[in-house]
Amino acid sequence: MNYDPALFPAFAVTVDVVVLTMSEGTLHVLLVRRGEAPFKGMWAIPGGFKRPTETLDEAAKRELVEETSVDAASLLTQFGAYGDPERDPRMNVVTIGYLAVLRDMGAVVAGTDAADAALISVSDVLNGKIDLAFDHLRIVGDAIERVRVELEVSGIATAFVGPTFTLAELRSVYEAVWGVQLDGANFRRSLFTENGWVIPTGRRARPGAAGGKPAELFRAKRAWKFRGPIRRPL
Amino acid sequence: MNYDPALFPAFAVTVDVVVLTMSEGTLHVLLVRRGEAPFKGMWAIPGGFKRPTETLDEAAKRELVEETSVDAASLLTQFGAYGDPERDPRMNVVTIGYLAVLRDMGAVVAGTDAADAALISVSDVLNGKIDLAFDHLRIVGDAIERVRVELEVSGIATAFVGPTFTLAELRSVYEAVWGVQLDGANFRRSLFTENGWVIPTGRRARPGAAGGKPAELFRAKRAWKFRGPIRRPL
DNA sequence: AATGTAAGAGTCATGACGACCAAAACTAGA
DNA sequence: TCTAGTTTTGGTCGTCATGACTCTTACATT
Repeated sequence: MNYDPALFPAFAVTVDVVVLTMSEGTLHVLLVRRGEAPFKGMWAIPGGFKRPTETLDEAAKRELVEETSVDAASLLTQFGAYGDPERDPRMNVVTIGYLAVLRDMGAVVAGTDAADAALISVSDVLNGKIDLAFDHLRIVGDAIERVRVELEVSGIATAFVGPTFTLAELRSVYEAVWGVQLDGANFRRSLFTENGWVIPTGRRARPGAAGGKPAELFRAKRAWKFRGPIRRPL
Repeated sequence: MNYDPALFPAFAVTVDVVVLTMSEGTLHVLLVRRGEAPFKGMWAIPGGFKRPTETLDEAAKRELVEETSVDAASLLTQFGAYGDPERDPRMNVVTIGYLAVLRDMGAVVAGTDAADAALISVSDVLNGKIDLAFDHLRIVGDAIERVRVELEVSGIATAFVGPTFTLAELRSVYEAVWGVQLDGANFRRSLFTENGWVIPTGRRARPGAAGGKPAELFRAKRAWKFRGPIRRPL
C-alpha cells in the first residue's frame, strides 16, 4: 500500500447473481441469454457493473431487479470473487458472486436489461448440457456448494419455500440440494424435538394429485438464524 | 452486460490478507504499520494491488510474501469482497479478503514492502484497543467468523499447528478460536473413535514447565478435508 | 366400498456426547 | 528421596440425537 493508487491498472468491477429456486422438485438456476458479443446467444447468470456510488450489496440488488424484476433484498449473500486475467476477453474484469435464494416463482419475467430469462435445471448446467458464458459455470458451481453448507449451518432452507409451507415441501429442499433421500418421519421429529423451528398454522394444504393425507401448514420460527435443524448425511 | 465495459468507471482492485496464528495460547493476527497517508502510522492488514496478469489467488500469495516473507500458498482462502464507496478516501477501491492460517512462527519478519510487522492479539483488535486503517476491522472480524465455521466444517485446525503435534496443542486451537473450554478426554475420544483424524508417531513431546505426563505426538490424516472432527458447542 | 398414497405418531437400537473419575508419568520443591 | 502438583490418557455412566422401522390416519381415485 505504499504506492499511489492512481498509477495502478484499472479494472472493471461487476456483480453476478446466482438465483436459485425450487421448481418441479429440483433445483433450478435463473439464467439470461446474452444479446451481444462476446458469448452472444449463450446463457449467463444475470449481473452488471458496479457503480462508484453504491456498495457491492446494493449493486447486486439493483442488477437483480433490473434483469429479472425480482426483489430479493433480504437473501442476497456474497460467496466469492473472480478475477482470472482472461475471464473476460475484452478487458480486466473482476466480478463478485452473489447468491440469491427464492421461493418458487412459476413464470420468470425478463427484466428491462435482459433479452430472455429462464429457469434452467441445475443438473443440466453442472453436467455440461447447457453451456454458460465466461467462467459462469465455475461461479454457479461455487454457489451450489455454498448453498449445501449454508443449508446445514444456517437456516437458508426456508427461503426456498413460501411464508407458509408443509414439512414435505421443506424436506424436498434438503433432498434436492443435498441430493439425498430423507425419511419424512425423522425429518419431522428433527424439527419438533428441538422446538424453535416451525409453528403450526392450523390450516392444511390440499393433497397432491396422488392423494394422501393433507399436510399441515407451518410458518418459520426465528431459530433458523443460528443453525440448521438437521445435519447433512454422510 | 449489454454495454461496452470501457465506458464504465474504473476501480482499483486490491487483495488484503488476514494472517491468523496461535501465539501464547491465544489467537493473533499479523498486522503491518502504514508508512504513508492515509491512515499513516496506523495498523493495517497486509495487502496490495492486483496485477492484470495474475489471478486473485496469485496476487494474495505474492502480497503475503512481499510484506511478511511468509509463504502460505496452500492455505490461502478467499472469504469476502469489500467495495463500499468511501472505504478508501483516495479513489474507488474494491478489495478481496483472503484468510491465511499459519502455525506459530515465533518472531515476525517484516517483508520488503512493510515498515513494521507484528502479531497482535485478536481480542485486542476486536474490542477496539488497536485501531485499524480503512475498514480493516470489519475485514478481520469477517475473517475470524469464517475461521470459526471452517473449524467445524473443514479441518483447518491442523494448519495452526506444526506437522507433528500433541492433542492438547490441537485442542487449544479450538478453544482459542471458539472461545470455549473443551474436556481433554472427550476431545481425545472424538479424534479416535471415528478414525481417520490422527496417526500416532510413537514419539513424545517434552512436558511443559508445569510438569505432567509427556504427551504423544501425532500427525494429521487426510480426513480433515471433508468435515471437522468435533462440533462447535452451543 | 376398495385401493393407493402420503402425513403423522410411535418404537427400538445404536452411537455420539457431556460430565465425570482415576491411573500414569512427568516436574519442582522440600 | 519423598511429596505435592500438573497433565496426559483411559475408562464409566447417563442422556439425547439419529437412522431404520412400523402402524395409524386422512385424503384421492376408481
